[in-house]
Amino acid sequence: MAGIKDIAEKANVSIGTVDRVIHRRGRVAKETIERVQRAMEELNYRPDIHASNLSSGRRYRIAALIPELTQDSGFWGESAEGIRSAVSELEQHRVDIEIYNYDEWNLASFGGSLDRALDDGADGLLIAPSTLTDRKTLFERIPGDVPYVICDSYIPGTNCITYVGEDSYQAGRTAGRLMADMVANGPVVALRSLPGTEHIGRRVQGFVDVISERNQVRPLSIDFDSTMTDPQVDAFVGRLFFENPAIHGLFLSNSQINRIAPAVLRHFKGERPRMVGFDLVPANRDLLANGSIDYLIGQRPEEQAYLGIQILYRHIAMHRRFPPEIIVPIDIICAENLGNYSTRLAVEEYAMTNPGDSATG
Amino acid sequence: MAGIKDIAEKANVSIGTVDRVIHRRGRVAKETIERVQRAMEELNYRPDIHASNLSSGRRYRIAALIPELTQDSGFWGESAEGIRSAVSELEQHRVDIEIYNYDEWNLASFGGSLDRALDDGADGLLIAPSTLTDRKTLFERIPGDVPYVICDSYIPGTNCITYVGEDSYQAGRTAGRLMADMVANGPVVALRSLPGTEHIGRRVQGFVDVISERNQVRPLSIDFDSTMTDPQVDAFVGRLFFENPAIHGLFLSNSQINRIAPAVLRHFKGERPRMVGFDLVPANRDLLANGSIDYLIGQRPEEQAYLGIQILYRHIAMHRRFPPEIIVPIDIICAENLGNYSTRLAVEEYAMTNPGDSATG
DNA sequence: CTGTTAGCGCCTTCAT
DNA sequence: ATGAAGGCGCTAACAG
Repeated sequence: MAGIKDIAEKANVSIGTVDRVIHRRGRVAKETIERVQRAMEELNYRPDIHASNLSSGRRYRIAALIPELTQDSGFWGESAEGIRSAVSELEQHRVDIEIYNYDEWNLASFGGSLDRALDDGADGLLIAPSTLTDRKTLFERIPGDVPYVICDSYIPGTNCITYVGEDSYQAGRTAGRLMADMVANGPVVALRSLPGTEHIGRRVQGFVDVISERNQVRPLSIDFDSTMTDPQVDAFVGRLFFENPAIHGLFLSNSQINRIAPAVLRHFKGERPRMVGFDLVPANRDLLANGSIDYLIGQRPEEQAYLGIQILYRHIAMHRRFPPEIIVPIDIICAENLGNYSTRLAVEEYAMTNPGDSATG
Repeated sequence: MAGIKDIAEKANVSIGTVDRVIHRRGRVAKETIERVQRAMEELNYRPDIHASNLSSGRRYRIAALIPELTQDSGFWGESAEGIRSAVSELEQHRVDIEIYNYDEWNLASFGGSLDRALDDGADGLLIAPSTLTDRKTLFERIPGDVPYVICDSYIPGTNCITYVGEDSYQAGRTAGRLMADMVANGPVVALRSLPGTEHIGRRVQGFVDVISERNQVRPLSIDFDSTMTDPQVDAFVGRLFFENPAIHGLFLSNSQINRIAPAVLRHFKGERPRMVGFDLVPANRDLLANGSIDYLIGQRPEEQAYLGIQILYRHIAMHRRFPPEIIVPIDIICAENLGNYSTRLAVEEYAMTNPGDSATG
């Protein structure tokens, strides 16, 4: 494995110069830079991360900007799990990670968290923009030398180093497929929460498309206001099934199926309509386990957060480049495969005890 | 962060002695050992993996014993992908990984690969025992100081450091659930390949149980001999549907659905029976994509292999301990969510170019 | 602009 | 049984 010394030799310079080229620390003649870079390529140089980490005692700070963990039925708690996974693996690599929560309905709150993160000297940001609409302006506050990764929902036109998220349309199609298989011909209804969000709109579109392709009856598409109180939801559901008594399937386009399912169950004595929702949040997990709903679509929020942070670290510390977007798989979860889903992503999280314990060595 | 030097100071010894205690390299007075260990605990010592790796230039060798990549419709190629993922991440950590394939129907072939791996000085083994039945005796050949992880199918009574695999029964139940949702009441058939394998038996059991719980008609359970030639499979399918014309669903308990589906499609002009199989091997992926079959159950073979190797490395190099078994999630895959499944597991695999490329200083 | 040098924390050989 | 010392590959401060 070629090292910095070999490069220095091949390029007829000292290791100090090579180091300056690698880290673009300036003060090197243009011609020398090229010579060194050529040597690096020819020898296929890869820095020794151990030597590098050991030598530069510096620590990296990564800030994660996500909504309050309680919002969206606890969906953001899943993201937090992924961040914890990243912590367990990166703490050995001199990386400090901190979560800055914000109120997803409050633009100023986002701004405040962003400012705090930057004040704390974050070297990189993981940002889940969630519902904030004109959040794009906020991105302009981020200094050019602070890289960031966007996860969960996409915002066009930023210069994030990567977007990590789901393919919303395919996620909606997947929900539709399951519904179509359960309800061969009966009419179904798609409840659209957060009608404003593009992200959610694409899910509903995917769902509607598949049902239309596979079913005789076009699905109903109705807006669902998630700020309703429980009694209001109850009334909403009562009206829905009174006006459309034939409905055999119900789909909700975000994590709030746990708001609706209880009302639906109260409404039906005998066979209930089939239900498909999104996200493996605790309340939904329970509904799945006891058979109150049928399927959930998962978008791996933990994995998104974990990947985002790992990418930031590698970008910052190892100058790696990444593709502009990474699409994570869409999970289908039912009572039968629910049990094996875990939030452990990092191998380190499986480790149990202190060093020096085994008989080896 | 306390280092070896601090411990030496606190225990009134030299760093050399501390090192000997840490690595159990002997030649230290009992009383000294205790004094050092106490100091380690009090200071909550964690070795700096970077310094450690840098200093001890030693490399670790991990051998992966898996069947020929072409066997089981290419299933083991998926495992190989996971191994490649591990390579991409561990090559920076001075780990050499080599795959030793063997013929899954040939016990001697397994033994030969094992011997070669050991001869090559493997420090740890990842073993996928597959179909071999009295493989347990082979495990006795492994020297006590060579740790190993078993993946894919479990063998009781070995002293592997961890088993990484699926919950076969739940996997079967998941398949059954999907089938029951598609075929509300019609009779369905479960084809049992490799009838001898416990692993496969549990899948069939899970499938049968769910269908029995949800359907009126108990599923037929029939053995399928995967060594049949294509014409034989054709005849087998013809006979099956001639004798049971009402069958509306067909399940196969391993990756070979691609052997059967074409014959079934030839047999049916109009609506075909619903089909569920296992494993996202290339041929099955195609069947799913073009609508020839309905669902596949995935057991994440890449993740199993990746995890197994990461665990071995951490066990060998960092003396970490792991739980005796790790059960991976069961994936449900259909045409709609097929596209986003990828075999990239290591963050490193997403990285695109050489170091020193970004604008960051 | 470029070369030199002193560590980073740990491992390992060599003396004692 | 224990201590001393050199070195792993890279970083960064300093000297030219």
